[in-house]
Amino acid sequence: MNTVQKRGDVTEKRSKKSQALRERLIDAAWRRIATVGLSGLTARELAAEANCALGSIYSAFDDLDQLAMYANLKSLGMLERCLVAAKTGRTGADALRSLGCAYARFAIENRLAWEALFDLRLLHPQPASADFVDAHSHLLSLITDALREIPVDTTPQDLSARSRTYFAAVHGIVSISLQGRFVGHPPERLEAEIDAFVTLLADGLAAEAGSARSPQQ
Amino acid sequence: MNTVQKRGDVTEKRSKKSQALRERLIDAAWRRIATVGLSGLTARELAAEANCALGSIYSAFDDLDQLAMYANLKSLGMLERCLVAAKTGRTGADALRSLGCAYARFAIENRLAWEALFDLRLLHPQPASADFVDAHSHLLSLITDALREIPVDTTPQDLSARSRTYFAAVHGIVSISLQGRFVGHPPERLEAEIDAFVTLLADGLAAEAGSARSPQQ
DNA sequence: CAGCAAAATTGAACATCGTTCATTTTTGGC
DNA sequence: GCCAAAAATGAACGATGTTCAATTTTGCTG
Repeated sequence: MNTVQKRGDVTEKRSKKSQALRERLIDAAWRRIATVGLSGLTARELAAEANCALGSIYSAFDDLDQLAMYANLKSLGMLERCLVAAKTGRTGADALRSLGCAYARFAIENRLAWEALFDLRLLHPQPASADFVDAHSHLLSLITDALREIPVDTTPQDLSARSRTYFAAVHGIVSISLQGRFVGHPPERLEAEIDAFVTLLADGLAAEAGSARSPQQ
Repeated sequence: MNTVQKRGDVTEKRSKKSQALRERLIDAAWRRIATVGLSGLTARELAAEANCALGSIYSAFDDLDQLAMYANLKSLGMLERCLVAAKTGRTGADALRSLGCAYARFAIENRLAWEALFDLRLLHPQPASADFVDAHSHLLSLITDALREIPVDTTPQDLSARSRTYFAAVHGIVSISLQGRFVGHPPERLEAEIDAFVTLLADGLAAEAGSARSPQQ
């Protein structure tokens, strides 16, 4: 820690190049995940696609899992843009329906990248997984905002819990359908199924709030 | 195909031994999955646990994936017994709630075996994956039966589709919570969260059926 | 019981994987 | 142009799933 900075801004130009390598690797990793799936993300093919040596991957990232996580972060950003677009101009139950269908559409249109979001298991939970949770929290706030407009009679922390529940429920429907390991819905029926499901949820919530305001028993 | 059966029942005693090996391997595979997870199912450690040679695995099964699938089939049988027990003596919404909570409990208590049910990706979709779908279909019939008792006004094929949707929704809530990659519920809140969710669903369905029978608008 | 062909078992060997690290090449201020 | 520090390189390592030639076991036969 004593002789580190004896030269001025040596690190500046260097870090630009190394940052460029990092981005090149993340992009290459994302492309491979999106085209051949997470299991197709091999170190040697990745190095070829990013035009770097095998060992350079490990000077830019701790391991392939960390790199895959950054690629997933990119997918999560794409998902967020889709969901934000689906919500603009809509409120309440209408917004919830649109969000659910947009999620299903994103999963279908970006199948492999979407699958990788849930297939990746990190051996050593990484520092950047905090970014991952942050990104997901932002998605959840889209749901929370829509729920507030229903309006449902719950405390703020209940609202947050319900947002997580409804996101997870829609995700489960999409997941079981697309993974094809269990008995799910055919992809072409998925959006309609989710639309009906979210409608049922929203109606149930509205009825709950209504009966709470006017309990006629 | 001409000289195959020139001896009487040679295959009988032989097939008994080979069947015993298959069962020994499936049991050993299940134990390893249940204790160290699907990724801990390695050929060499499996051979050690089953007291057989490395190559014997491949005379009993096509590959490790097929073996893991039979271990998963065993887990699915355990899950089915849990769910059947949870449903006995209950009907309608009460049965649905009990099923959902039992599913969450099974996932928590058999975490690694339950995760393996969804983590396994088959390279070559196997013949026995039909058994897998059959087992899942039987689980779904538990839900369908409960739904019929609500009663909800839908056609039989709609009832089947709704069963799949509700199973997938509950699975999603459990999955997101336990995998811990996204923002889910803490395990100790999971059952309560699912109970409330299933109640909401059942109430929504009952309201739907009620308003259909007496449309006072 | 001995003979023997077929079946089952074995584990060394192979290809491929993620990862490491000694060596080489590049970099940028003096 | 020099040179120390940084970056890039790819051969090598250990572990993986899978194969297969060699060996052992099996169970009927004369």
